[in-house]
Amino acid sequence: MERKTKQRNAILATLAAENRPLSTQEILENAQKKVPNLGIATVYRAVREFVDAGQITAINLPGDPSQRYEIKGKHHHHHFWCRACGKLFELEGCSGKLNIKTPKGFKTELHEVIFRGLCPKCKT
Amino acid sequence: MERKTKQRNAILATLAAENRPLSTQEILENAQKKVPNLGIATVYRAVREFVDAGQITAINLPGDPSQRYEIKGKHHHHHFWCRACGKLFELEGCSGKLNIKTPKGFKTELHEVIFRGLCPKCKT
DNA sequence: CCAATATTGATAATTAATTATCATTTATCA
DNA sequence: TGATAAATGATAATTAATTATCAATATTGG
Repeated sequence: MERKTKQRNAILATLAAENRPLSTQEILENAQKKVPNLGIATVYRAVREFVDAGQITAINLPGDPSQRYEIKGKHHHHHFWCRACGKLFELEGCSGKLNIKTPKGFKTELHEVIFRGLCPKCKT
Repeated sequence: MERKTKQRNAILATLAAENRPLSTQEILENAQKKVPNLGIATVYRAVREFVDAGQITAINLPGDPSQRYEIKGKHHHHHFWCRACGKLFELEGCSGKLNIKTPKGFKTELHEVIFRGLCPKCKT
């Protein structure tokens, strides 16, 4: 990643503009508004490089093999995953501690919480 | 699933004996102690049938495309996933409510929590 | 016990996300 | 501006879990 290109600018700007993790397809579709003939291979290459460079983070969901990406450096948070449209949303306010205890002997390093249900648009 | 076979008995007994979700490979290895030349295809077929029959449930983990299975009907609980050995463990005691609020307009239907870290065996 | 057929085991096929390839285009710097 | 090499876009290849295929085996009801 040695040169500035409009493709990479558009991809990073897309991620910065949305306050939720985006799939590679979502990135492609949004960034194509700025760079119409952007290809999916460039999206994959760019997100890999941004991840390596520490600028974005990959988000994985249980049962979904595709990756989503969000800007790195946000405070601790979790996500809401709409079962209808498949979009992922950011949720505020996890204290960092959950009222679930791990038994003696286990060393917890992190926790992930995923809420599932319907987003406002799909609920109506 | 119309006939009783030693293969399916061994597979279900394996899942019942462990109090944690098992991958198809773990099921295969454990059940082979009872049915030595058990094949992986039979494991896949059996778990699919047990899921359809409502006897077991598939568990998915973020970033791991392979499925794990546990006996259905347990009370609400979550899991601990060891990053070293990859084994999944059952955790007691989720109140069902977390101290994370979803914004207005979202309808939460369920939540999943995954703890990651080291299990007792891998910690030492 | 026997016939009918469900099940098994070995392995080929599938599937979907991601990565590699390569000719063409483009950013950068002298 | 022009040379150089990085980046792009189209698409082929890869990868790993799961499913399908099919001949051989085993269960079950009579």
